[in-house]
Amino acid sequence: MSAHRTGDGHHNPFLMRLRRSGTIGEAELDVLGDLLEGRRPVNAHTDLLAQGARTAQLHVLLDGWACQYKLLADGERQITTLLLPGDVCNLDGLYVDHVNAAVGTLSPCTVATLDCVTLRILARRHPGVGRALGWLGAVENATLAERTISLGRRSGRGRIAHLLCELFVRLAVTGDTGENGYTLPLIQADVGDVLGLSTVHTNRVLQGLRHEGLIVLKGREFHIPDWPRLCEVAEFRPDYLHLGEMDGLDGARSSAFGASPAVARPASPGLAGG
Amino acid sequence: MSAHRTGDGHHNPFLMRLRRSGTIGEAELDVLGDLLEGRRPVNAHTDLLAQGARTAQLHVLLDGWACQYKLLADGERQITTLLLPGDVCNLDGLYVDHVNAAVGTLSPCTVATLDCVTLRILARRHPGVGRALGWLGAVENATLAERTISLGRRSGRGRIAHLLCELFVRLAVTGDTGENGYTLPLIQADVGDVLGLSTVHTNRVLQGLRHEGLIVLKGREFHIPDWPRLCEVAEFRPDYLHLGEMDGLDGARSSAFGASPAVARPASPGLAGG
DNA sequence: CGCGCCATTGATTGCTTTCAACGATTGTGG
DNA sequence: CCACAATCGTTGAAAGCAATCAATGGCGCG
Repeated sequence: MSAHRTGDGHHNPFLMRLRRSGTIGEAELDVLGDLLEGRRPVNAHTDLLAQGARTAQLHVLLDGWACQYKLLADGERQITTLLLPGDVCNLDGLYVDHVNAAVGTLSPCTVATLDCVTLRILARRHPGVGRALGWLGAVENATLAERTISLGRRSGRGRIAHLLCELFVRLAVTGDTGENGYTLPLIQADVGDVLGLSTVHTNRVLQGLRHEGLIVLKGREFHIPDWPRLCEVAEFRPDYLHLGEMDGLDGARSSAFGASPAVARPASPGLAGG
Repeated sequence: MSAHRTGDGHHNPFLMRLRRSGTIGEAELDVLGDLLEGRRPVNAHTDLLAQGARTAQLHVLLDGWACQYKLLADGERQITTLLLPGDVCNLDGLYVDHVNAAVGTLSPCTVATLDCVTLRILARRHPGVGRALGWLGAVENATLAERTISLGRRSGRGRIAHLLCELFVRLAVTGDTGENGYTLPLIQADVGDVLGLSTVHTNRVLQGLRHEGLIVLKGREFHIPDWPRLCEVAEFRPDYLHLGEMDGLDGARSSAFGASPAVARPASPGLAGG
């Protein structure tokens, strides 16, 4: 009986995410959850960790969106990792003493910390814990690699479409999605800084996708009318997120095109046949 | 006394690299070295692992250069990770059953394998082993993040300069560098596929750097006349590679600009002062 | 000697950036 | 209730970096 999803103040996206590793037991998850300390709210646009900072704790994002980023000499910002509810802000902190990128919030957040020493001890007693953390790192790595592919070889349109797909799947793990969409707290400048695009171009690409009917974006509310079609445009294949068969979300099964949560409610007719 | 650098057929770049984690003992390194099996030569331009392949072993590159890559629908290739002597081709294999990118050689290589199950058992007995592997993953992650920054916000010139700097430092760890340079087995198309540039543009940028006197590249032999200046152009700071103080290379100390191995022999006068 | 691979070069096209301005929205204080 | 500032989204025009297309030269090898 997992309680990590109940509403009794025990909703823990971090544990929900870890469970997806498939190599950690409920008992181990509970112990891990008890190790979370110093739960606190953080304002939007606030640095949790400065670049090169030293820390002996893992910072876990329990709510809100954050990012890892670096500033270049000319003042430009590049976001290297988008952090969603349940993500660890500095997973490398387990193995390296200085974080190499700054971590900042993009929306109001709730964070907690996990002591590295304690965690290492726990991992020795419970191999499943260490393995789940390793899995987390592997997924982070794969996500970064996929971003590299976007920045290296995809057009602005492809990059944005791909990011929007990825976010849907990642958010779905912790139940932070709606019907066929989610709340996107990012401003267009943030999206540009993730994908290596200018704000202006980001704006134009988003409008293009809107006019094509591929996305619906009003204010912060984002919807995907036709998931398979957006995936096709994005060349999005969720394999790299290693989420298994994507069951346990809405009971959605894998689709012909690729494991897809939204496919549970094919909202629009005329799905693009492969 | 570490024997991993002697010439008695015991040169093992994998162990040399692991040692840099600073959290693994010589005894543990020896045990780990004994676990390497099936050492074999592999031709250039050969896939070691197909995309989505399943494997229960870590593939360790003992000599030569390889890469992780994906092919896009339009036939374009994006290399996500460059693998140098001593690197693990599929580190994520420890935590995930299907690799998400293909692994292919770029030059003639020597590879060996490490059984994941055996490795996990070893790691339980020797925490230093697990930690060193985690460190390896953290560095890989940071490298990927730095690449993201290049692709997202740096010009072609900056990207290539940065890559050339990174390769020098990474190669220096295993002693695969010469005076102030190294052998670059990549063809220009490979470099372009790493950095998201076309072959033609890669060529022009390289020529530009040559004409500026920033690099010397004749055939496969690459030299850096003025390391600090190239670092400056690249905005290269080796922090993210987490190699400590870069001692033990040529006895070089950290320079004012950043830890730099080549600075041991400041080959050219008139270093660009910050 | 001819083929194949690779580096190089020129010309053209175009996606994206940059610059600049304006409209929309929100929150605040008078 | 309205003025006002600040943030964010949108639009137009111009400039630029890099891609694409096409072709040539160099070099190693069978």
